[in-house]
Amino acid sequence: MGRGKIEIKRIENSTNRQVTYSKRRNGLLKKAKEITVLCDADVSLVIFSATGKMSEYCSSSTTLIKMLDRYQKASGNRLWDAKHEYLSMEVDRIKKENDSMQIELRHLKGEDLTSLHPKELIHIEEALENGLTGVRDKQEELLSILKKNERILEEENMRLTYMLHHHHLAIDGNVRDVEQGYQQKESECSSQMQFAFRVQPIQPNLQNK
Amino acid sequence: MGRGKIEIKRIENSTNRQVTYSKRRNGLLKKAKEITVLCDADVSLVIFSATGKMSEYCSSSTTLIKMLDRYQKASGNRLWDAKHEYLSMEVDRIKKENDSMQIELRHLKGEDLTSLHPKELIHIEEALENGLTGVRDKQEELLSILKKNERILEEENMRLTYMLHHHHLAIDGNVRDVEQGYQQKESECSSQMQFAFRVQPIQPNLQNK
DNA sequence: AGCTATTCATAATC
DNA sequence: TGATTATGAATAGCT
Repeated sequence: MGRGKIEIKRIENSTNRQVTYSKRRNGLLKKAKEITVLCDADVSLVIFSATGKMSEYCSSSTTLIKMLDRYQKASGNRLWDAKHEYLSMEVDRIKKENDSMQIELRHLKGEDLTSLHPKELIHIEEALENGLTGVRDKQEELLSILKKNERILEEENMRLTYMLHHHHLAIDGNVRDVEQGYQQKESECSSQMQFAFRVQPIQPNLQNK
Repeated sequence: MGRGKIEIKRIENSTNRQVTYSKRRNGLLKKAKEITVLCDADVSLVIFSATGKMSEYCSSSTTLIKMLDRYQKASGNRLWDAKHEYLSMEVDRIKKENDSMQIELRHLKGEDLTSLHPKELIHIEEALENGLTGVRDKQEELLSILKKNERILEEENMRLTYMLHHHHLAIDGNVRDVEQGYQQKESECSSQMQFAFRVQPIQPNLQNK
């Protein structure tokens, strides 16, 4: 029912797959509705796309809960217990994962080593050395940023001190003198300012985490 | 789609209704299967006929239970009792524990350090150093045990070689000669034994865990 | 999103 | 029931 016959197997082109999904999902939902109306049936339909998006339909005369109740009675499957079992297994599974990570952590912290083989010890040692290398690299990186910040602040400091010095001169000395010599002083200043300016690529890294 | 167009409303003739139900149910199940195969979708479909007969389909990659689990997460609806909520919370709790351990492990392995503060880095560094100390202590301990074993085995080796040597003498030579020359031969032997000792450091490491 | 050429599902009938 | 077939629906491939 289309321009060409298609085999019922996974559509490899993902765009086509998505489009076909969309169309067929609508078709499926429509047919589910139709059968409930035409034939007095009760239908519960839950669809997840490959991308995890859910669509659902449940006939108006019932609810999913009631459907599940009927399902349990009809099939004999105890969904309730099965659900319980599934969760229990999930807990077990994750706890195991937990335990193995806990052991690994202990080992990396130098604990509970007695039962280990020499090869395992070497493996752990290597992991620790690699970790240490990584951590120290990061520390050096941070340190260099801090040093850079320090240098910038010192230069800023110098500049401010210089400006303050000239302000003092302006206040203490003769105002006219200052006014007369302003051009000269400014040029004096600007040469030093340029220096400060050049060496001052302000880094907002101070807040860097 | 049939010999004539039909309105989508309840089919009054019960025979027709039953027949149509049967046909359309099959169609619905077929289309549900097709969309799962074609589009990588997960589908759960439960149908009750007007007479209460159940049909169901669930995509092969999943189970009704899992579908309902996903349904709950996607819809926010609570399908299960509080007694199961406990287990869900347990799963969540352990998953969180899992995640934090995973992060700790990554950090100890020198990964994902970018977001850390200097103090945290120092903390990790200390942990790694402690771990390294622990591991190396254990390695030294093992090494000394191995050396001790080696020494014991070498001594045993020496003893056996010595005995073997005398057996040969006893077999090849005159027994009396051997008895008479015992003192002298032993001292001769010991000088040879020292050689053997140097060139033959038997390693019992093979069986070591 | 729309538009058709096709294939498919199925209502009526046997 | 089950099979057949004419017909309307669904939809695959294109824009």
